[in-house]
Amino acid sequence: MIGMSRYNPLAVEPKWQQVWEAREVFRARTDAGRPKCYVLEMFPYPSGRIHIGHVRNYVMGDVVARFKRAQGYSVLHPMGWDAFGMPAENAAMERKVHPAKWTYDNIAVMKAQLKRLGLSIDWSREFATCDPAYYAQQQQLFLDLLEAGLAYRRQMSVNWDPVDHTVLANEQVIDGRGWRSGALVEKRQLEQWAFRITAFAEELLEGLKSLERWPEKVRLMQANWIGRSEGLTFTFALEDPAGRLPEAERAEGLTVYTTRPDTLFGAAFCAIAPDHPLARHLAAQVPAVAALAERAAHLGTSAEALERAEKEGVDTGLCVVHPFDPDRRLPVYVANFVLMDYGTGAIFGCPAHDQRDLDFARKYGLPVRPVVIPEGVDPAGFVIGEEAYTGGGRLAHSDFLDGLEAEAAKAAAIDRMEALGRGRRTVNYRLRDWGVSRQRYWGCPIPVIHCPACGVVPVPRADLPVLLPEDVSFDRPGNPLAHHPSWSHVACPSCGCLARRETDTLDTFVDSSWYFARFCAPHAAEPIDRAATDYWLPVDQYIGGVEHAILHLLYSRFFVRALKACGKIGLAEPFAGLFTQGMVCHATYKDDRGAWLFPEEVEEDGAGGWRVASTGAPAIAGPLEKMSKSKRNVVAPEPIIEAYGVDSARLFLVSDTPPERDIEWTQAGIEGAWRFTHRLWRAIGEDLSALAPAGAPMPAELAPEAMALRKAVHKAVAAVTEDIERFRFNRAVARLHELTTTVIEARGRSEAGGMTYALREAAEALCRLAAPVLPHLAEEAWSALGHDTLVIDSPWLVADPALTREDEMVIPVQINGKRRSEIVVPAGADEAAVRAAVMADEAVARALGGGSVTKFIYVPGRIANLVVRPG
RNA sequence: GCGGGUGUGGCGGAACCGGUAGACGCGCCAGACUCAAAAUCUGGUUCUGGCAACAGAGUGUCGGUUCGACUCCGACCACCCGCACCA
Repeated sequence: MIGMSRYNPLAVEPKWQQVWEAREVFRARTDAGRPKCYVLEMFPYPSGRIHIGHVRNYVMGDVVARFKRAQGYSVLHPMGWDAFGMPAENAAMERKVHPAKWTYDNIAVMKAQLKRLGLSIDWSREFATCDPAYYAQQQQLFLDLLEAGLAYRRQMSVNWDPVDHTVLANEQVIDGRGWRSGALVEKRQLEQWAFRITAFAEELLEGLKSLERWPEKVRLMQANWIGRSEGLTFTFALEDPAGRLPEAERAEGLTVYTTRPDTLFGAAFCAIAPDHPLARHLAAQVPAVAALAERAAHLGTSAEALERAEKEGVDTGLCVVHPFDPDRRLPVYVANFVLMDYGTGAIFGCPAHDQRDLDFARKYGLPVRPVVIPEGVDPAGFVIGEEAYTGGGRLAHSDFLDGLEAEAAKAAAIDRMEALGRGRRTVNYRLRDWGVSRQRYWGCPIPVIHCPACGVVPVPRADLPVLLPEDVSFDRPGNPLAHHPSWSHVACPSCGCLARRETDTLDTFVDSSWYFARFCAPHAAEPIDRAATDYWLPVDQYIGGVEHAILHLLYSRFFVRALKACGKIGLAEPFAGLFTQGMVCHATYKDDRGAWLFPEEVEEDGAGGWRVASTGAPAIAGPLEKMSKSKRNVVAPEPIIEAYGVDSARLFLVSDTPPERDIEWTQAGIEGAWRFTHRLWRAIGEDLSALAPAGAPMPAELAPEAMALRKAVHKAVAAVTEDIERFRFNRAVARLHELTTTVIEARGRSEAGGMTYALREAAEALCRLAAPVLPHLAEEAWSALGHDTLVIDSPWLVADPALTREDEMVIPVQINGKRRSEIVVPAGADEAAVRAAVMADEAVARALGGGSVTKFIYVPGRIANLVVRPG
């Protein structure tokens, strides 16, 4: 028997990787003659090493990229590094390594790891966002945004760490304290750079509708985040009996925003934010207001902190006049739950129809007047207890709104307010402008100069890039750029006098908001090469974790719109298709003192429990968790690859579990994948003498066994194609399993007429269908089958419809909805023929048991059902 | 609190549009090969009863629509995710 020798992935895989590289098969080329396909996985942060979770992400992208390539697409599949950010500075502080060295060392390690995965990546396009060549271009884009008014400076409320002298992100504030310093975090108003994302709020919301190939879940999350609401903005006349306000302030009145103008006649009070301008005026005179503002500034920003915080208010002594009833006065409170940066920072409270207002009213003894009455309830008898009524109904106790349905009342109230010239219909968004200033070293410098005479002056484009200084120290808290002895001292480009460079750097989300465009022409002199982006964009298939469902994806969508407004790009949406893959989880273990253990430190104790392998001490198996260093349940790719090869690891990661779900990494699973890898190898090439020579013509006569094999092959081709297209890799793998088994069985009947031809066809089909997932094995097998071409260069198979059609069909027969038998009829059989076959069936006759058939239902090609009345 | 999702054998999961529930894999059981083991191969494997043919039950729970429901409708339970003082 002339067979291929036992499959040895460790020898085979590097060989083909070298061939691919030498022939530059993954080099992306613009080709007007072919449809293009841009496949992109979210690029990694160079944290040190890749783990299996990354691998799953890239393998999914690689399966798609290889599949599309085989289908004749011109494929762009690049890779780069999201390389700016805090961890590099932390490493600098802890280990005295320069952030650049730390970052580029990590990139070198991770790139080597990725290369071993055999991904079909065009490495000639690689870049890191910390490369001066990249951030220099980003500075150009910043200036474009600045010129377009989309980048601006404003006072923003930030989390300020008074020890580290730095701004913290919300997730860096733990229990109200800085995660690194442990100092109590303050809310501070700082002059910050921001991008005007709110200018596109409506477009970003509208655009979601066009993203048909995005998960519904992500679109919903973005819509909620944008948080569009419709309502009324209007101004109360303000009275100040104690004379605490300057007359101009008082005369301006109090402007509020509400989505429930229908409940205006139920209003019991107004409340303003602690940092509302009126509150600031009052703080100087009313100590209780100052105290409340002080407490609010120190309140943590985390959800739990807000939940725990008592809702409290201070009566300001001011009051407002009810806009529709000049005789009514409402007290004005400063309340810690009113947010300055939503709406107008001031509200009116209607306790009967809002739970929070009700709680507040009960606490401060304010009246509760229901004005929206549920349908069918007597207004006189409708009393609010401990729960506010937030449903619909008809208006009562509401003057000109009485009797209207709630929605109509909203419109009527708004119309009246507009007629009075006191207010207007308003659309409001929860979305806020994107603060991009970071007081950090390891980020893209913001290319502006602050001049005492000229103000904010952009760095002239000819002077770009503004490079990060290399000689920085991290031994002081705060921003190393601000501490640098000379870097920030420059002459003003406009007047020449001594000025100061901006020392804030850009949020790293800016770096990742346009990298996909840079990949189209990574070496172009301009940030964005129009010809290249016009050809490649949008990204056809973007793949990454759901954790980026909101920020990264929303920022990128904004950036594309901003760049389009600047005339830099001609594109509506950056990512036409999005797939969010699940995480890789792994069992966790702890010792009896609760310390996490590495999986390889524990073994089964033989009694259903676990113990520490080295000491025999008891261990506890914890829950399945997302892999993380702190829980010690990470799996590194190298040992897996050394033991089983890359292809088996790739196979495991796309088998069994649907790609969007979390997958559990198990030893048994990778062993199963390894077994199948070898089984597939044997199915293709165990006995090459049983196969017709490559390119041999199809014999005129095929025995039934050979026909059956050909049909199985073509059905598998059709099924695998559809499964990969629909991201159902687990099903595609199942089809491969089936075909493999079928081929192995068919080998036992190789003497049947035409079987050598059918077996050759089947072996080649296995190679090609397996190639996206097991590319190295596929190349090796393809070559062993006598080809001097590459399987990656051979086109995807198309199933012959004549062979995917059945010529017989199996029709299950139900009696009263229970399956009792099945019949076999020719493919085209009509209802009468099916009915005759059903009635002739022995099992049916037995099951009928003398009952009479009252109805015969036949769903063509599917099922027959007899409705029977017992005899 | 608001919004969304998920729930199917011992396990991961399949089942297109309302039409044979459990494809495929893991695990387990039995057998073949072997001095033996590993590897490999073959068969079995939802549960209950039965030697079997077969019968009954069965897709989180309860109810409904239908000739027929994992699939549709109503109520509920459990778990997961996102947002959360948004006026």
